[in-house]
Amino acid sequence: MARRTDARESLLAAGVELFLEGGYDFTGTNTILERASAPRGSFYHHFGDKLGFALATAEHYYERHLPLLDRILADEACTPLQRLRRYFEVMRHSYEQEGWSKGCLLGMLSQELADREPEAREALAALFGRWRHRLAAGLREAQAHGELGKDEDCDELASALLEGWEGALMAMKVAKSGAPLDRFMQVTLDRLLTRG
Amino acid sequence: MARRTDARESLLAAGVELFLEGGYDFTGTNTILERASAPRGSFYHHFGDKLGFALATAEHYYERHLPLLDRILADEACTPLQRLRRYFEVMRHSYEQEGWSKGCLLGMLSQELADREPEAREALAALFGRWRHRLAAGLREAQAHGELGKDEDCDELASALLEGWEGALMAMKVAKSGAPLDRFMQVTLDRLLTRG
DNA sequence: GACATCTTGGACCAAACAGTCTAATATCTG
DNA sequence: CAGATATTAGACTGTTTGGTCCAAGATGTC
Repeated sequence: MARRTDARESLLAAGVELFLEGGYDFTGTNTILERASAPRGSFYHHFGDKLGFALATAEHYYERHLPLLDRILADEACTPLQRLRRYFEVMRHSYEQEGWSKGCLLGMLSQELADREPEAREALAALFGRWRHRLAAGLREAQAHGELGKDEDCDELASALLEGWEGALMAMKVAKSGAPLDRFMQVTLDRLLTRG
Repeated sequence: MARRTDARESLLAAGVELFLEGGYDFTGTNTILERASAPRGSFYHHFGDKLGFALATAEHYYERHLPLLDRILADEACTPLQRLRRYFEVMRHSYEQEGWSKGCLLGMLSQELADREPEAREALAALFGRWRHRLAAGLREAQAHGELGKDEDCDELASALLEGWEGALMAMKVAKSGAPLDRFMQVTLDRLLTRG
């Protein structure tokens, strides 16, 4: 038999949802199979094992997020710095719709797997690297636009923003409130982006 | 039979270690029992179930950390702001000794449990609240000492610091490097604590 | 239409899981 | 020292786990 619809895609979609809701270890392969209406064979054929599958979902998750990120950071209607702020605002809005639950899949998998699965650590580091790279590019545009000091280290700033954002997302889940995200934007983002 | 040494304490110690290494779901009760050299009966007698045990380890972890926090924040040899910086430096040092692995137990449990276990969410929120409260008190001392603007909202600042720190810890595990912690101190901490 | 390759279906497995139960034994309290 | 209570010991259970296996079926290629 083969390709009923596309088992690979529906498995990935189910994986993103389930890992986001419950985490890696909590989510059993049976549950993933059920949610995706896919047979066991497909799972192991396409992904090898559960860890390989999880890394594929992380990739999938990031790739699916990219268009949004790029669209906002390329929006010529705003200044570079306004685009960056807008990016986090848009994200905030999507988390609000989830009732301040389900943070970032990369954060979830990092917390669970980084220490015990070297392969996962590297894959996640690479994804964070790509994300950081985009933000850093946005910051450099802000520099060119005179919105940010020429002497700022954009890579360091981008990393600090990303790390602050991930921390805020974790706090959001715990507080079940948008306050940490608001605070990230009004306190952290603001002070990191306005020339000291 | 009873209290051979103190099973409760050694279970908690084992739990902190193991949850920190592998996370909540990954760590089986058998492993905990083995590491603590305690029998099954003790575990369920003292903690009821695995979740109750995990929340007890979180509490234990925080309580064990408190003396360090209080000692540094009360050190009259430094100014209030210097004490805060020193606190994070000392923490950085202890993470370095672990090879930049094993982040914060509260962060780990939050990421895994906050969304699916309301009881855990509340318990973790309370622990973070106590931690934040200490930092905010330190910031208020800095205000009184003239090191921090009178118009700063110390509770907001303390929350932002904590969230930034947690994000940096996660990034540390993924990068297996101290860079995120250094960056937290040189970029985030610095800009949040120097009057804009 | 035939051959090779990719994909599926799902039965099956040993190991591990969280949790229960009860008898035995310490320790505390009078 | 007697009786109540707290704690331990560990065998046991039903369920679920990640993973294997292979025959059957679909698709692409000549």
